[in-house]
Amino acid sequence: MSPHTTMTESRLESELAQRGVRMTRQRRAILATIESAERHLDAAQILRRASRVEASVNRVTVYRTIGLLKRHGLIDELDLMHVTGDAHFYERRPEHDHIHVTCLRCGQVIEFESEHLAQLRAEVEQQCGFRVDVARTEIGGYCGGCQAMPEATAATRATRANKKGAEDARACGDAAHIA
Amino acid sequence: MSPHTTMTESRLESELAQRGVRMTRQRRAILATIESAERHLDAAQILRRASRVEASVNRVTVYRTIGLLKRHGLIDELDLMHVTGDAHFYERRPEHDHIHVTCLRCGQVIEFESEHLAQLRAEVEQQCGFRVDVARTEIGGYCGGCQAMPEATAATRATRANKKGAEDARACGDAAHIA
DNA sequence: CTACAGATGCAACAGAGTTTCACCTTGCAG
DNA sequence: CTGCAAGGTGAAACTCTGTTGCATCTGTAG
Repeated sequence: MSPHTTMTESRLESELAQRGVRMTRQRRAILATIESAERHLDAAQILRRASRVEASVNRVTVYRTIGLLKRHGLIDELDLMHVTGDAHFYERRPEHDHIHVTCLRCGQVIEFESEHLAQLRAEVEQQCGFRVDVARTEIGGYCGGCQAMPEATAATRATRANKKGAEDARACGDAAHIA
Repeated sequence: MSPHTTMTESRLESELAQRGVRMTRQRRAILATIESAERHLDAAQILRRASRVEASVNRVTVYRTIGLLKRHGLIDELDLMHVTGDAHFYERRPEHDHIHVTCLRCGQVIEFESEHLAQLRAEVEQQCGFRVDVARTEIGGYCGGCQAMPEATAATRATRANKKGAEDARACGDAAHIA
């Protein structure tokens, strides 16, 4: 660990070091941001947070570092049903596959684990002859709180509403994570 | 059916009529294009093909019609792992859920059905308290043909190569569809 | 046939992500 | 410890996908 930073060496950082990838102040800030996030961040949010630690971080470097981590299979890319726009969200690749269930009205995201995921992946490898690299299941629907609202119907839902909303998601009364 | 067109009324068209949605020449051309496609098309490809039938179709109308169909749950949106760029692809919503398995090297797409999909959906509805509207599983990996090539490894794969390639995908020796 | 709600085309816009290139830094060799 | 080359960075310009505002046109109910 460098003497001029107070950041602990993150797991992503040591994974990259193992692979002989050069480490920089900017990358360290970006990796730490992704790892310490309490929810899924998009590139702009990663930039904003990483800048607070290391002011010199640039938009372009965030994209390049995300690309690096994706190529090494260390993070996964999510759409979260594009409820809040066209950006992609990122998370450290977890030990066990899980899916993301997003409320199309309030934007709440739930992570959910199931045995069916591993079974599905195995089926694909066997029956399609593919070597599976990345598997992503996303579900869009309406959470308990939003089902109660009359306007939460398929033909009238407000996809892409709240596009410019605050960084923090609106809660719906439920806990944000299951499993 | 209008007397001045040789197009048969498509299923999407009658679905929209049932819902009281106004039908136009442009929409008819777009619907027919989506329904007759032998593979998944993105907005630009839909525009190109629809223009051959109805020259007045505009980019914006394609996007608006896609939005209309999505809101009514008549088509599904796919990323196909963004192998060829950032565009989205569309397909008529099928009777049975299926997943899309995309080769990260050659771009081949296989559709695959599995019982695990319905089971997963049921689990989510029960355990998350969500009303599920749309479920999407996408898998990226390497097909049989591309696994044989030495450069098809995770850290060196050419994601986004062939971005400006011809409209028709490169085959890999395998059939394009299973299930 | 008429009126009008709603659809269209065009142009301008917006957001996400990429590329180019001159400059800077890391990590290794000596 | 120092020099140096490979590789990373920032800034600006760019590409691509998709959206919006507005004037005009058209499908459909009456």
